[in-house]
Amino acid sequence: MSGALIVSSNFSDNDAVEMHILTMSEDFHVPRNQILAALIPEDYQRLTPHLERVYLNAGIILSEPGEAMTEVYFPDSAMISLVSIMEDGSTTEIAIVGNEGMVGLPVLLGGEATTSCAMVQISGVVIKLDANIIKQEFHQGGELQRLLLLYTQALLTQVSQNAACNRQHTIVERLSRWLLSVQNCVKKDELPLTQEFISQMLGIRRSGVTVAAGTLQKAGIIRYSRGKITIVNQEDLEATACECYRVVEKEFARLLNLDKS
Amino acid sequence: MSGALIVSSNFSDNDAVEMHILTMSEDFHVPRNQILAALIPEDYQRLTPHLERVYLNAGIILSEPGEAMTEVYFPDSAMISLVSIMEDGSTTEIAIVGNEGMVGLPVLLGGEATTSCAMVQISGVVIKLDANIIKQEFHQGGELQRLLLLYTQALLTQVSQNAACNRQHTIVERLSRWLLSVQNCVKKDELPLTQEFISQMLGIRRSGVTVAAGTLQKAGIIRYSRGKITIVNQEDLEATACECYRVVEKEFARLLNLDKS
DNA sequence: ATACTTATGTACGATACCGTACTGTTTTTT
DNA sequence: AAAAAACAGTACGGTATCGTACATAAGTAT
Repeated sequence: MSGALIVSSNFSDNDAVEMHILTMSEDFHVPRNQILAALIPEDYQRLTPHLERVYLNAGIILSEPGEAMTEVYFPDSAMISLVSIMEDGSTTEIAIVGNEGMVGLPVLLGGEATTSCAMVQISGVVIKLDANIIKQEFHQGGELQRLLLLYTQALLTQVSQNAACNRQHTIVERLSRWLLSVQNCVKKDELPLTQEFISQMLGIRRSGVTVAAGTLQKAGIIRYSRGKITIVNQEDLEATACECYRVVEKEFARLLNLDKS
Repeated sequence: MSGALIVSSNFSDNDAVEMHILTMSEDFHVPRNQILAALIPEDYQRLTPHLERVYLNAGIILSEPGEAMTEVYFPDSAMISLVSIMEDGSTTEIAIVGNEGMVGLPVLLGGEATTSCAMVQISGVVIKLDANIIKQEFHQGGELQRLLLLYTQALLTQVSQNAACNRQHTIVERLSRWLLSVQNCVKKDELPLTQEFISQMLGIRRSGVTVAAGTLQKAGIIRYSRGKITIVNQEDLEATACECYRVVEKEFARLLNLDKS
Protein backbone atom coordinates (compact mmCIF):
# COMPACT_ATOMS: atom_id res chain seq x y z
CA MET A 1 0.00 0.00 0.00
CA SER A 2 2.89 2.35 -0.67
CA GLY A 3 3.82 3.95 -3.96
CA ALA A 4 1.43 5.30 -6.59
CA LEU A 5 -0.66 2.95 -8.63
CA ILE A 6 -3.08 3.47 -11.44
CA VAL A 7 -6.22 1.44 -11.67
CA SER A 8 -8.68 1.62 -14.53
CA SER A 9 -12.27 2.39 -13.74
CA ASN A 10 -15.58 1.21 -15.05
CA PHE A 11 -16.65 4.63 -16.26
CA SER A 12 -17.03 5.24 -19.97
CA ASP A 13 -18.35 8.69 -20.90
CA ASN A 14 -15.36 10.59 -19.67
CA ASP A 15 -11.68 10.58 -20.57
CA ALA A 16 -10.19 11.55 -17.26
CA VAL A 17 -11.29 8.51 -15.36
CA GLU A 18 -8.20 7.13 -13.79
CA MET A 19 -8.12 6.10 -10.20
CA HIS A 20 -4.87 6.82 -8.42
CA ILE A 21 -4.04 5.07 -5.25
CA LEU A 22 -2.09 7.61 -3.32
CA THR A 23 0.91 7.11 -1.20
CA MET A 24 -0.03 7.04 2.46
CA SER A 25 0.88 10.29 4.05
CA GLU A 26 2.06 10.53 7.63
CA ASP A 27 -1.06 12.29 8.80
CA PHE A 28 -3.31 9.62 7.34
CA HIS A 29 -4.55 8.94 10.80
CA VAL A 30 -6.38 12.28 10.72
CA PRO A 31 -8.73 11.93 7.76
CA ARG A 32 -10.94 14.83 6.79
CA ASN A 33 -13.85 12.44 6.61
CA GLN A 34 -15.84 13.23 9.68
CA ILE A 35 -17.10 9.77 10.44
CA LEU A 36 -13.62 8.33 10.46
CA ALA A 37 -12.33 11.38 12.28
CA ALA A 38 -14.91 10.94 15.03
CA LEU A 39 -13.90 7.38 15.84
CA ILE A 40 -12.00 6.79 19.00
CA PRO A 41 -8.36 5.93 18.23
CA GLU A 42 -8.82 2.31 19.24
CA ASP A 43 -11.65 1.71 16.77
CA TYR A 44 -9.90 3.67 14.07
CA GLN A 45 -6.63 1.82 14.50
CA ARG A 46 -8.42 -1.45 13.94
CA LEU A 47 -9.56 -0.22 10.54
CA THR A 48 -6.33 1.50 9.50
CA PRO A 49 -4.69 -1.52 7.83
CA HIS A 50 -7.69 -1.86 5.52
CA LEU A 51 -8.15 1.78 4.54
CA GLU A 52 -7.08 2.86 1.11
CA ARG A 53 -6.74 6.48 0.13
CA VAL A 54 -7.77 6.92 -3.50
CA TYR A 55 -8.01 9.92 -5.79
CA LEU A 56 -11.09 9.78 -8.00
CA ASN A 57 -11.84 11.86 -11.05
CA ALA A 58 -15.27 13.33 -11.67
CA GLY A 59 -17.46 10.96 -13.62
CA ILE A 60 -16.32 7.71 -12.05
CA ILE A 61 -19.19 5.45 -11.08
CA LEU A 62 -18.75 3.91 -7.64
CA SER A 63 -21.84 1.78 -7.72
CA GLU A 64 -24.35 0.78 -10.37
CA PRO A 65 -28.03 0.13 -9.78
CA GLY A 66 -28.64 -3.44 -8.72
CA GLU A 67 -25.00 -4.37 -8.29
CA ALA A 68 -23.80 -5.50 -4.91
CA MET A 69 -21.21 -3.20 -3.41
CA THR A 70 -17.91 -4.78 -2.52
CA GLU A 71 -16.47 -1.61 -1.03
CA VAL A 72 -17.63 1.45 0.81
CA TYR A 73 -16.22 4.95 0.34
CA PHE A 74 -15.64 7.71 2.85
CA PRO A 75 -15.22 10.96 0.89
CA ASP A 76 -12.35 13.09 2.09
CA SER A 77 -12.23 15.86 -0.49
CA ALA A 78 -14.31 14.31 -3.30
CA MET A 79 -18.03 14.86 -3.66
CA ILE A 80 -20.27 11.97 -4.62
CA SER A 81 -23.80 12.19 -5.99
CA LEU A 82 -26.42 9.52 -5.58
CA VAL A 83 -28.43 9.57 -8.78
CA SER A 84 -31.65 7.98 -9.91
CA ILE A 85 -31.78 7.05 -13.58
CA MET A 86 -35.16 6.48 -15.22
CA GLU A 87 -35.87 4.13 -18.08
CA ASP A 88 -35.84 7.02 -20.55
CA GLY A 89 -32.39 8.01 -19.36
CA SER A 90 -33.43 11.07 -17.40
CA THR A 91 -31.46 11.59 -14.20
CA THR A 92 -32.22 13.13 -10.83
CA GLU A 93 -29.86 13.55 -7.93
CA ILE A 94 -31.29 12.12 -4.75
CA ALA A 95 -28.48 13.01 -2.38
CA ILE A 96 -25.00 14.44 -2.09
CA VAL A 97 -22.36 12.64 -0.06
CA GLY A 98 -19.38 14.62 1.12
CA ASN A 99 -16.85 14.18 3.88
CA GLU A 100 -19.62 14.04 6.48
CA GLY A 101 -20.78 10.70 5.13
CA MET A 102 -20.20 7.41 3.42
CA VAL A 103 -21.20 5.76 0.18
CA GLY A 104 -22.31 2.19 0.68
CA LEU A 105 -24.92 2.11 3.41
CA PRO A 106 -26.72 -0.83 1.73
CA VAL A 107 -23.78 -2.97 2.73
CA LEU A 108 -24.64 -2.33 6.36
CA LEU A 109 -28.39 -2.18 6.02
CA GLY A 110 -28.34 -5.60 4.42
CA GLY A 111 -29.56 -4.97 0.89
CA GLU A 112 -26.05 -4.89 -0.55
CA ALA A 113 -27.21 -2.97 -3.64
CA THR A 114 -29.41 0.05 -4.38
CA THR A 115 -31.67 1.12 -7.21
CA SER A 116 -29.60 4.27 -7.59
CA CYS A 117 -26.16 5.04 -8.83
CA ALA A 118 -23.22 6.60 -6.99
CA MET A 119 -20.94 8.79 -9.08
CA VAL A 120 -18.12 11.17 -8.40
CA GLN A 121 -19.29 14.73 -9.07
CA ILE A 122 -16.21 16.56 -7.97
CA SER A 123 -12.80 14.96 -8.18
CA GLY A 124 -10.98 14.34 -4.96
CA VAL A 125 -9.85 11.83 -2.41
CA VAL A 126 -11.99 9.11 -0.90
CA ILE A 127 -11.06 6.47 1.61
CA LYS A 128 -11.99 3.03 0.44
CA LEU A 129 -12.78 0.14 2.71
CA ASP A 130 -13.70 -3.44 1.98
CA ALA A 131 -17.37 -4.23 2.51
CA ASN A 132 -16.70 -7.27 4.67
CA ILE A 133 -14.37 -5.41 6.98
CA ILE A 134 -16.80 -2.62 7.68
CA LYS A 135 -19.70 -5.03 7.97
CA GLN A 136 -17.83 -6.88 10.68
CA GLU A 137 -16.93 -3.69 12.54
CA PHE A 138 -20.47 -2.36 12.20
CA HIS A 139 -22.03 -5.45 13.69
CA GLN A 140 -19.92 -5.19 16.80
CA GLY A 141 -22.19 -2.35 17.69
CA GLY A 142 -19.64 0.22 18.77
CA GLU A 143 -19.07 3.85 17.95
CA LEU A 144 -18.85 3.24 14.20
CA GLN A 145 -22.32 1.73 14.27
CA ARG A 146 -23.69 4.62 16.22
CA LEU A 147 -22.19 7.15 13.82
CA LEU A 148 -23.32 5.30 10.73
CA LEU A 149 -26.87 4.92 11.97
CA LEU A 150 -26.97 8.63 12.66
CA TYR A 151 -25.62 9.25 9.20
CA THR A 152 -28.32 6.99 7.78
CA GLN A 153 -30.93 9.20 9.35
CA ALA A 154 -29.20 12.30 8.06
CA LEU A 155 -29.18 10.87 4.56
CA LEU A 156 -32.83 9.96 4.85
CA THR A 157 -33.55 13.54 5.85
CA GLN A 158 -31.67 14.88 2.88
CA VAL A 159 -33.46 12.57 0.44
CA SER A 160 -36.83 13.39 2.00
CA GLN A 161 -36.24 17.09 1.67
CA ASN A 162 -35.24 16.57 -1.95
CA ALA A 163 -38.48 14.74 -2.61
CA ALA A 164 -40.51 17.66 -1.32
CA CYS A 165 -38.19 20.27 -2.82
CA ASN A 166 -38.47 18.76 -6.28
CA ARG A 167 -42.22 19.08 -6.00
CA GLN A 168 -42.44 22.55 -4.54
CA HIS A 169 -39.60 24.81 -5.57
CA THR A 170 -38.47 26.66 -8.67
CA ILE A 171 -35.31 26.07 -10.61
CA VAL A 172 -33.58 29.19 -9.31
CA GLU A 173 -34.36 28.21 -5.74
CA ARG A 174 -33.16 24.67 -6.25
CA LEU A 175 -30.05 25.70 -8.13
CA SER A 176 -29.15 28.12 -5.35
CA ARG A 177 -29.69 25.48 -2.73
CA TRP A 178 -27.66 22.97 -4.69
CA LEU A 179 -24.72 25.31 -5.16
CA LEU A 180 -24.65 26.02 -1.44
CA SER A 181 -24.69 22.31 -0.69
CA VAL A 182 -21.82 21.67 -3.07
CA GLN A 183 -19.89 24.55 -1.60
CA ASN A 184 -20.37 23.11 1.86
CA CYS A 185 -19.16 19.79 0.62
CA VAL A 186 -15.95 20.87 -0.98
CA LYS A 187 -15.33 23.92 1.21
CA LYS A 188 -14.42 26.07 -1.77
CA ASP A 189 -16.08 29.02 -3.45
CA GLU A 190 -14.92 27.98 -6.89
CA LEU A 191 -16.70 24.88 -8.10
CA PRO A 192 -15.71 22.84 -11.15
CA LEU A 193 -19.15 22.27 -12.64
CA THR A 194 -20.54 22.44 -16.14
CA GLN A 195 -24.15 23.41 -16.76
CA GLU A 196 -24.69 20.06 -18.43
CA PHE A 197 -23.68 18.25 -15.23
CA ILE A 198 -25.84 20.50 -13.09
CA SER A 199 -28.84 19.96 -15.33
CA GLN A 200 -28.54 16.22 -14.81
CA MET A 201 -28.44 16.62 -11.05
CA LEU A 202 -31.43 18.93 -10.92
CA GLY A 203 -33.26 16.84 -13.48
CA ILE A 204 -33.82 19.76 -15.84
CA ARG A 205 -32.72 20.94 -19.32
CA ARG A 206 -29.23 22.22 -19.79
CA SER A 207 -30.64 25.47 -21.13
CA GLY A 208 -32.75 25.71 -18.01
CA VAL A 209 -29.55 25.90 -16.02
CA THR A 210 -28.17 28.56 -18.35
CA VAL A 211 -31.14 30.79 -17.70
CA ALA A 212 -31.20 30.24 -13.93
CA ALA A 213 -27.45 30.67 -13.60
CA GLY A 214 -27.71 33.78 -15.77
CA THR A 215 -30.23 35.21 -13.36
CA LEU A 216 -27.92 34.59 -10.41
CA GLN A 217 -24.98 36.04 -12.28
CA LYS A 218 -26.84 39.20 -13.26
CA ALA A 219 -27.73 39.62 -9.61
CA GLY A 220 -24.03 39.47 -8.76
CA ILE A 221 -24.46 36.31 -6.70
CA ILE A 222 -22.32 33.95 -8.73
CA ARG A 223 -19.84 34.22 -11.57
CA TYR A 224 -19.01 31.51 -14.04
CA SER A 225 -17.50 30.43 -17.32
CA ARG A 226 -16.86 27.13 -18.98
CA GLY A 227 -17.11 24.63 -16.21
CA LYS A 228 -16.23 26.88 -13.33
CA ILE A 229 -18.75 28.47 -11.03
CA THR A 230 -17.70 30.93 -8.37
CA ILE A 231 -19.91 31.89 -5.48
CA VAL A 232 -19.44 35.62 -5.11
CA ASN A 233 -22.06 36.44 -2.51
CA GLN A 234 -22.96 33.56 -0.26
CA GLU A 235 -25.41 35.55 1.80
CA ASP A 236 -27.51 36.50 -1.20
CA LEU A 237 -27.31 32.95 -2.46
CA GLU A 238 -28.79 31.72 0.80
CA ALA A 239 -31.57 34.24 0.41
CA THR A 240 -32.29 32.98 -3.10
CA ALA A 241 -32.23 29.33 -2.04
CA CYS A 242 -35.34 27.60 -0.76
CA GLU A 243 -35.77 26.76 2.89
CA CYS A 244 -34.65 23.21 2.16
CA TYR A 245 -31.04 24.27 2.39
CA ARG A 246 -31.44 25.49 5.93
CA VAL A 247 -33.63 22.59 7.00
CA VAL A 248 -31.12 19.97 5.91
CA GLU A 249 -28.18 21.98 7.16
CA LYS A 250 -29.72 22.28 10.58
CA GLU A 251 -30.67 18.61 10.82
CA PHE A 252 -27.19 17.51 9.75
CA ALA A 253 -25.71 19.70 12.41
CA ARG A 254 -28.06 18.28 15.01
CA LEU A 255 -27.48 14.65 14.06
CA LEU A 256 -23.82 14.70 13.16
CA ASN A 257 -22.72 17.66 15.18
CA LEU A 258 -21.29 19.52 12.22
CA ASP A 259 -22.24 21.89 9.44
CA LYS A 260 -23.15 20.66 6.00
CA SER A 261 -26.19 20.07 3.86
CA MET B 1 -54.37 -3.30 28.86
CA SER B 2 -57.81 -4.88 28.69
CA GLY B 3 -61.05 -3.11 27.99
CA ALA B 4 -61.55 -0.25 25.58
CA LEU B 5 -60.10 3.13 26.34
CA ILE B 6 -60.40 6.44 24.61
CA VAL B 7 -57.45 8.76 24.41
CA SER B 8 -57.61 12.20 22.91
CA SER B 9 -55.18 13.01 20.14
CA ASN B 10 -53.21 16.06 19.17
CA PHE B 11 -54.88 16.37 15.80
CA SER B 12 -57.07 19.37 15.15
CA ASP B 13 -58.47 19.59 11.60
CA ASN B 14 -60.64 16.53 11.83
CA ASP B 15 -63.52 15.50 14.05
CA ALA B 16 -63.06 11.78 14.09
CA VAL B 17 -59.76 11.69 15.84
CA GLU B 18 -60.20 9.37 18.73
CA MET B 19 -57.72 6.68 19.53
CA HIS B 20 -59.22 3.43 20.77
CA ILE B 21 -57.09 0.95 22.57
CA LEU B 22 -58.52 -2.39 21.63
CA THR B 23 -58.97 -5.41 23.76
CA MET B 24 -56.24 -7.94 23.14
CA SER B 25 -57.57 -10.74 21.01
CA GLU B 26 -56.41 -14.30 21.37
CA ASP B 27 -54.61 -14.34 18.04
CA PHE B 28 -52.63 -11.27 18.90
CA HIS B 29 -49.50 -13.33 18.54
CA VAL B 30 -50.02 -13.41 14.77
CA PRO B 31 -49.97 -9.77 13.77
CA ARG B 32 -50.48 -8.77 10.17
CA ASN B 33 -47.51 -6.48 10.46
CA GLN B 34 -44.83 -8.26 8.53
CA ILE B 35 -41.87 -7.23 10.62
CA LEU B 36 -43.45 -8.53 13.81
CA ALA B 37 -44.74 -11.57 11.96
CA ALA B 38 -41.27 -12.41 10.72
CA LEU B 39 -39.73 -12.51 14.19
CA ILE B 40 -38.88 -15.85 15.63
CA PRO B 41 -41.30 -16.75 18.46
CA GLU B 42 -38.68 -16.26 21.13
CA ASP B 43 -37.92 -12.68 20.09
CA TYR B 44 -41.57 -11.92 19.60
CA GLN B 45 -42.57 -13.28 22.96
CA ARG B 46 -40.11 -10.98 24.64
CA LEU B 47 -41.91 -8.01 23.10
CA THR B 48 -45.48 -9.25 23.60
CA PRO B 49 -46.02 -7.78 27.07
CA HIS B 50 -45.21 -4.32 25.74
CA LEU B 51 -47.23 -4.38 22.54
CA GLU B 52 -50.43 -2.41 22.41
CA ARG B 53 -53.00 -2.83 19.68
CA VAL B 54 -54.59 0.51 18.87
CA TYR B 55 -57.21 1.60 16.36
CA LEU B 56 -56.36 4.96 14.80
CA ASN B 57 -58.63 7.21 12.78
CA ALA B 58 -57.43 8.94 9.66
CA GLY B 59 -55.93 12.31 10.43
CA ILE B 60 -54.20 11.45 13.67
CA ILE B 61 -50.66 12.72 13.86
CA LEU B 62 -48.23 10.15 15.22
CA SER B 63 -45.19 12.35 15.21
CA GLU B 64 -44.55 16.02 14.71
CA PRO B 65 -41.46 17.55 13.11
CA GLY B 66 -38.71 18.05 15.65
CA GLU B 67 -40.41 16.19 18.47
CA ALA B 68 -38.71 13.17 19.94
CA MET B 69 -40.70 10.00 19.48
CA THR B 70 -41.60 8.13 22.62
CA GLU B 71 -43.25 5.24 20.78
CA VAL B 72 -42.93 3.39 17.53
CA TYR B 73 -45.85 2.05 15.49
CA PHE B 74 -46.15 -1.12 13.47
CA PRO B 75 -49.13 -0.69 11.13
CA ASP B 76 -51.39 -3.69 10.98
CA SER B 77 -54.29 -2.46 8.87
CA ALA B 78 -53.76 1.30 9.06
CA MET B 79 -51.79 3.25 6.50
CA ILE B 80 -49.42 5.99 7.63
CA SER B 81 -47.99 8.76 5.48
CA LEU B 82 -44.73 10.51 6.16
CA VAL B 83 -45.24 14.08 5.10
CA SER B 84 -43.00 17.07 4.61
CA ILE B 85 -44.55 20.42 5.46
CA MET B 86 -42.99 23.58 4.06
CA GLU B 87 -42.99 26.99 5.70
CA ASP B 88 -45.81 28.12 3.43
CA GLY B 89 -47.91 25.16 4.55
CA SER B 90 -47.60 23.15 1.36
CA THR B 91 -47.32 19.42 1.94
CA THR B 92 -45.65 16.57 0.12
CA GLU B 93 -45.76 12.92 0.99
CA ILE B 94 -42.31 11.47 1.42
CA ALA B 95 -43.25 7.85 1.99
CA ILE B 96 -46.07 5.49 2.79
CA VAL B 97 -45.77 3.07 5.69
CA GLY B 98 -48.04 0.05 5.72
CA ASN B 99 -47.94 -3.30 7.43
CA GLU B 100 -44.56 -4.04 5.85
CA GLY B 101 -42.93 -1.38 7.98
CA MET B 102 -42.68 0.72 11.07
CA VAL B 103 -43.04 4.36 12.00
CA GLY B 104 -40.27 5.57 14.26
CA LEU B 105 -36.95 4.61 12.71
CA PRO B 106 -35.28 7.75 14.17
CA VAL B 107 -35.62 6.13 17.58
CA LEU B 108 -33.30 3.38 16.41
CA LEU B 109 -31.09 5.45 14.15
CA GLY B 110 -30.38 7.75 17.06
CA GLY B 111 -31.87 11.06 15.98
CA GLU B 112 -35.07 10.51 17.99
CA ALA B 113 -37.00 13.04 15.87
CA THR B 114 -37.44 13.81 12.17
CA THR B 115 -38.08 16.90 10.11
CA SER B 116 -41.19 15.27 8.72
CA CYS B 117 -44.56 14.38 10.12
CA ALA B 118 -46.24 10.97 10.44
CA MET B 119 -49.98 10.93 10.03
CA VAL B 120 -52.64 8.29 9.66
CA GLN B 121 -53.96 8.35 6.11
CA ILE B 122 -56.28 5.39 6.31
CA SER B 123 -57.87 4.39 9.60
CA GLY B 124 -56.92 1.05 11.01
CA VAL B 125 -54.99 -0.85 13.62
CA VAL B 126 -51.39 -0.24 14.55
CA ILE B 127 -49.28 -1.95 17.16
CA LYS B 128 -47.65 0.48 19.49
CA LEU B 129 -44.41 -0.13 21.31
CA ASP B 130 -42.48 1.99 23.75
CA ALA B 131 -39.36 3.58 22.27
CA ASN B 132 -37.09 2.39 25.06
CA ILE B 133 -38.22 -1.21 24.78
CA ILE B 134 -37.57 -1.43 21.06
CA LYS B 135 -34.32 0.47 21.38
CA GLN B 136 -33.11 -2.11 23.85
CA GLU B 137 -34.19 -5.03 21.69
CA PHE B 138 -32.71 -3.42 18.58
CA HIS B 139 -29.30 -2.96 20.15
CA GLN B 140 -29.05 -6.59 21.03
CA GLY B 141 -28.42 -7.10 17.35
CA GLY B 142 -30.76 -9.97 16.67
CA GLU B 143 -33.38 -10.68 14.07
CA LEU B 144 -35.35 -7.53 14.82
CA GLN B 145 -32.30 -5.43 14.09
CA ARG B 146 -31.70 -7.24 10.83
CA LEU B 147 -35.29 -6.74 9.72
CA LEU B 148 -35.40 -3.11 10.72
CA LEU B 149 -32.17 -2.30 8.96
CA LEU B 150 -33.52 -3.92 5.83
CA TYR B 151 -36.69 -1.92 6.23
CA THR B 152 -34.62 1.23 6.60
CA GLN B 153 -33.07 0.55 3.24
CA ALA B 154 -36.48 -0.16 1.74
CA LEU B 155 -37.79 3.13 3.07
CA LEU B 156 -34.76 4.94 1.72
CA THR B 157 -35.46 3.41 -1.68
CA GLN B 158 -39.05 4.54 -1.58
CA VAL B 159 -38.13 8.09 -0.61
CA SER B 160 -35.42 8.21 -3.27
CA GLN B 161 -37.81 7.09 -5.95
CA ASN B 162 -40.28 9.71 -4.81
CA ALA B 163 -37.63 12.39 -5.12
CA ALA B 164 -36.97 11.46 -8.74
CA CYS B 165 -40.63 10.77 -9.48
CA ASN B 166 -41.69 14.20 -8.26
CA ARG B 167 -39.21 15.70 -10.66
CA GLN B 168 -39.93 13.59 -13.72
CA HIS B 169 -43.50 12.36 -13.91
CA THR B 170 -46.92 13.80 -14.65
CA ILE B 171 -49.83 14.03 -12.27
CA VAL B 172 -51.74 11.19 -13.91
CA GLU B 173 -48.71 8.93 -13.70
CA ARG B 174 -48.08 9.81 -10.09
CA LEU B 175 -51.70 9.54 -9.08
CA SER B 176 -51.89 6.10 -10.66
CA ARG B 177 -48.74 5.01 -8.91
CA TRP B 178 -49.97 6.37 -5.63
CA LEU B 179 -53.32 4.61 -5.83
CA LEU B 180 -51.59 1.32 -6.54
CA SER B 181 -49.34 1.85 -3.54
CA VAL B 182 -52.27 2.57 -1.27
CA GLN B 183 -54.13 -0.44 -2.59
CA ASN B 184 -51.12 -2.61 -1.83
CA CYS B 185 -51.00 -1.17 1.63
CA VAL B 186 -54.58 -1.77 2.65
CA LYS B 187 -55.23 -4.77 0.42
CA LYS B 188 -58.58 -3.42 -0.71
CA ASP B 189 -59.87 -2.10 -4.01
CA GLU B 190 -62.08 0.45 -2.35
CA LEU B 191 -60.10 3.24 -0.78
CA PRO B 192 -61.50 5.88 1.58
CA LEU B 193 -59.79 8.95 0.14
CA THR B 194 -60.95 12.45 -0.67
CA GLN B 195 -59.40 14.43 -3.48
CA GLU B 196 -58.37 17.04 -0.97
CA PHE B 197 -56.33 14.47 0.96
CA ILE B 198 -54.77 13.11 -2.20
CA SER B 199 -53.78 16.56 -3.39
CA GLN B 200 -51.87 17.11 -0.16
CA MET B 201 -49.99 13.86 -0.59
CA LEU B 202 -49.07 14.51 -4.19
CA GLY B 203 -48.29 18.13 -3.43
CA ILE B 204 -50.68 19.47 -6.04
CA ARG B 205 -53.97 21.46 -6.24
CA ARG B 206 -57.17 19.74 -5.29
CA SER B 207 -58.60 20.58 -8.69
CA GLY B 208 -55.54 18.97 -10.23
CA VAL B 209 -56.62 15.71 -8.62
CA THR B 210 -60.16 16.17 -9.93
CA VAL B 211 -58.90 16.42 -13.49
CA ALA B 212 -56.45 13.52 -13.22
CA ALA B 213 -58.96 11.29 -11.45
CA GLY B 214 -61.54 12.25 -14.06
CA THR B 215 -59.20 11.08 -16.78
CA LEU B 216 -58.74 7.72 -15.08
CA GLN B 217 -62.47 7.37 -14.50
CA LYS B 218 -63.33 8.16 -18.11
CA ALA B 219 -60.86 5.47 -19.13
CA GLY B 220 -62.74 3.01 -16.91
CA ILE B 221 -59.74 2.47 -14.68
CA ILE B 222 -61.17 3.80 -11.43
CA ARG B 223 -64.56 4.82 -10.11
CA TYR B 224 -65.20 7.26 -7.32
CA SER B 225 -67.53 9.53 -5.47
CA ARG B 226 -67.32 11.54 -2.32
CA GLY B 227 -64.35 10.18 -0.51
CA LYS B 228 -64.39 6.71 -1.94
CA ILE B 229 -62.16 5.58 -4.79
CA THR B 230 -62.54 2.14 -6.31
CA ILE B 231 -59.90 0.57 -8.48
CA VAL B 232 -61.79 -1.07 -11.30
CA ASN B 233 -59.00 -2.17 -13.57
CA GLN B 234 -55.72 -2.72 -11.81
CA GLU B 235 -53.89 -3.81 -14.92
CA ASP B 236 -54.68 -0.61 -16.77
CA LEU B 237 -53.79 1.39 -13.68
CA GLU B 238 -50.36 -0.20 -13.65
CA ALA B 239 -49.99 0.73 -17.30
CA THR B 240 -50.90 4.33 -16.53
CA ALA B 241 -48.55 4.52 -13.55
CA CYS B 242 -44.93 5.50 -13.96
CA GLU B 243 -42.15 2.97 -13.68
CA CYS B 244 -41.56 4.08 -10.08
CA TYR B 245 -44.32 1.81 -8.90
CA ARG B 246 -42.64 -1.27 -10.27
CA VAL B 247 -39.16 -0.20 -9.20
CA VAL B 248 -40.17 0.26 -5.56
CA GLU B 249 -42.38 -2.82 -5.58
CA LYS B 250 -39.54 -4.94 -6.85
CA GLU B 251 -37.01 -3.58 -4.40
CA PHE B 252 -39.37 -4.07 -1.47
CA ALA B 253 -39.89 -7.66 -2.53
CA ARG B 254 -36.16 -8.20 -2.81
CA LEU B 255 -35.31 -6.61 0.52
CA LEU B 256 -38.26 -7.70 2.63
CA ASN B 257 -39.27 -10.75 0.75
CA LEU B 258 -42.81 -9.56 0.16
CA ASP B 259 -44.94 -7.51 -2.21
CA LYS B 260 -45.70 -3.89 -1.55
CA SER B 261 -44.66 -0.47 -2.75
C1' DA C 1 -88.10 20.22 4.66
C1' DT C 2 -84.39 23.45 5.10
C1' DA C 3 -80.01 24.96 5.83
C1' DC C 4 -75.34 23.81 6.08
C1' DT C 5 -71.17 21.51 5.14
C1' DT C 6 -68.29 18.75 2.45
C1' DA C 7 -66.76 16.81 -1.88
C1' DT C 8 -66.32 17.43 -6.55
C1' DG C 9 -66.62 19.72 -11.38
C1' DT C 10 -65.19 23.31 -14.42
C1' DA C 11 -63.15 27.29 -16.30
C1' DC C 12 -59.56 30.55 -17.52
C1' DG C 13 -55.72 33.46 -17.58
C1' DA C 14 -50.98 33.13 -15.77
C1' DT C 15 -46.52 30.95 -15.43
C1' DA C 16 -42.75 27.83 -15.08
C1' DC C 17 -40.64 24.86 -17.63
C1' DC C 18 -40.00 21.84 -21.71
C1' DG C 19 -38.13 20.24 -26.37
C1' DT C 20 -35.60 21.64 -29.80
C1' DA C 21 -32.77 23.99 -32.59
C1' DC C 22 -29.44 27.15 -33.84
C1' DT C 23 -25.47 30.37 -32.67
C1' DG C 24 -21.37 31.85 -30.79
C1' DT C 25 -17.51 31.02 -28.00
C1' DT C 26 -13.57 28.72 -25.89
C1' DT C 27 -10.68 24.72 -25.43
C1' DT C 28 -8.71 20.49 -27.17
C1' DT C 29 -7.08 17.58 -30.73
C1' DT C 30 -4.87 16.74 -35.02
C1' DA D 1 -3.10 26.46 -38.23
C1' DA D 2 -7.13 23.96 -38.94
C1' DA D 3 -10.63 20.98 -37.39
C1' DA D 4 -13.28 19.14 -33.81
C1' DA D 5 -15.37 19.03 -29.49
C1' DA D 6 -17.17 21.07 -25.44
C1' DC D 7 -19.57 24.69 -23.29
C1' DA D 8 -22.75 28.35 -23.02
C1' DG D 9 -26.45 31.87 -24.85
C1' DT D 10 -30.82 32.57 -26.90
C1' DA D 11 -35.21 31.92 -28.91
C1' DC D 12 -39.84 30.16 -29.59
C1' DG D 13 -43.87 27.46 -29.79
C1' DG D 14 -45.88 23.96 -26.79
C1' DT D 15 -47.56 21.96 -22.49
C1' DA D 16 -48.29 20.77 -17.69
C1' DT D 17 -49.63 22.74 -13.96
C1' DC D 18 -50.94 26.67 -11.09
C1' DG D 19 -54.00 30.07 -8.56
C1' DT D 20 -58.31 31.31 -8.13
C1' DA D 21 -62.95 31.51 -8.41
C1' DC D 22 -67.37 29.88 -8.88
C1' DA D 23 -70.90 26.17 -9.57
C1' DT D 24 -73.07 21.80 -8.55
C1' DA D 25 -74.12 17.81 -6.05
C1' DA D 26 -74.22 14.71 -2.18
C1' DG D 27 -74.45 13.92 2.38
C1' DT D 28 -75.41 15.90 7.42
C1' DA D 29 -77.55 18.61 10.91
C1' DT D 30 -81.50 21.41 12.52
